[in-house]
Amino acid sequence: MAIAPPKTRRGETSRAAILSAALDLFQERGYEATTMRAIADRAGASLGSSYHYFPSKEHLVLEFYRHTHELHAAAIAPLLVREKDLATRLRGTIRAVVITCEPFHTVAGSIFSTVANPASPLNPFGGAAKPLRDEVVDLYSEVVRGSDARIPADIAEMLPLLLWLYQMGILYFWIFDRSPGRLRTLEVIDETTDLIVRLIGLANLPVLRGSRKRILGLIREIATRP
Amino acid sequence: MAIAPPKTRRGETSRAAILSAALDLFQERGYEATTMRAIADRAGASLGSSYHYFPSKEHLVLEFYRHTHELHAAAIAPLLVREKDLATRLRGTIRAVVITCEPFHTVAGSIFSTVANPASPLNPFGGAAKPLRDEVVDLYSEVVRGSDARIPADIAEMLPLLLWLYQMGILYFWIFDRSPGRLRTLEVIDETTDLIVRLIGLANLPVLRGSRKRILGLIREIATRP
DNA sequence: GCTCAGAGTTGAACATGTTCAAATCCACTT
DNA sequence: AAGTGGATTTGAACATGTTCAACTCTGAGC
Repeated sequence: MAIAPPKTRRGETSRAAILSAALDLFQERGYEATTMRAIADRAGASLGSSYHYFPSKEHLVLEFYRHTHELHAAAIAPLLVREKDLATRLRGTIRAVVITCEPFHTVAGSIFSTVANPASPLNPFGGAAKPLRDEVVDLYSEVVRGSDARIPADIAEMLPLLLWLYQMGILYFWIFDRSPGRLRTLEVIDETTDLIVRLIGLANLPVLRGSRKRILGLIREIATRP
Repeated sequence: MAIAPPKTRRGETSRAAILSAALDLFQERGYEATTMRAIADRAGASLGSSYHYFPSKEHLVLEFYRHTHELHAAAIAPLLVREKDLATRLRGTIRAVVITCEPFHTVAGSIFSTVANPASPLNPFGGAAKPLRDEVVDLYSEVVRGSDARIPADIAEMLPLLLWLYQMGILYFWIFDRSPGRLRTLEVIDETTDLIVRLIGLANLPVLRGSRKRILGLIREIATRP
């Protein structure tokens, strides 16, 4: 099931050409409109060769994901070094997600639905995509850890995972967003990141202790059980 | 785009046979494993005939959805008449969802991902599936309205939509649930319905007024704008 | 009973993701 | 130089969703 790594220099070249052709075409024409034959053609390879390196069209999408994740991580690195305010860090991180993904807006819909399929190897809730998901969750750990916000331990434990989920929600909203410059998404990001930080602050209220414990317990239970 | 209605009795018979064959096969073999040719075969029709009544395989899923929705609505009707406690009504309604859908558990994953695709006519956020979504939201309006809970007007306005979203979340969890008797899902339902009702109660706390207004305003904004 | 327009039916043809057995290449050994 | 084994490449073949032009059926009007 894993992607077969090339064993020779020639193989590396082929694999790279196929992947690069796929990324280009996905971006140019969208996921569905890009055929495996077109990918092979542009890469100067044959159809069978593509399948030698990537078990399926979906696996090419996984690489696509990895690619945008790396762009995103690089884009926010300076922010995470410089800024200490949690709301600002969070807002900047999520804004960077949609800005990074903007060139792929037309592709995003079908990719999202491909990935949402539990039967897909790309499903982030348990498949070949798990390592990549962990990387994203780690990134949100860093967003939280590097801030000067004082967050109760039980919340801090679960927050990165919740923020990853939140990012998925924002991306799904963004997919539907037809507003010029994707302004609505940016507005929603500003409002929700602010709200999230505010709610974290409120979670210490004595009246909310009980519900907070229950909610976090539930999330932990769901996240950690196989 | 709409499904062509049959104009003659013969047409009605054909359409019904095709739909019934599709529902059976989806349930027996799952969505992907069911081919349009197999549907046509079992219905005693030809491939082309199937496409005469249903523009695509996905549109057959829409009917499948309508079918389970009707089962669900019928299943909870007595509860909604008899019971007044909101938590109980909610718990019963959501439990009935997963119980009604249980025979289709193997199909559910691929259907869910098909439906999640924004490009799909079945996407509940704006396509051919809108009327059906509205029916489900109405059902949750009834769950809320028929209860003896006193709910602030601004929350009551948005609650049915949120409960519909909540139902989607539970269904997605249920798709992954491999526990015997789907017990984990039922546990999560019990815990979350109770939490939801409790949180509604807490929403009147003065400290939460501000956030509550902002959250509801945001949801309203998102839900009502095109 | 005949005609005919429109509804319904048909299956071949097409596009595309995927599989696979055979052919080819190449670095290394002898 | 010849041989060898694994890596790589190839394209035909297959399965399946979808399209479409041609065909058949049916019932209303005469």
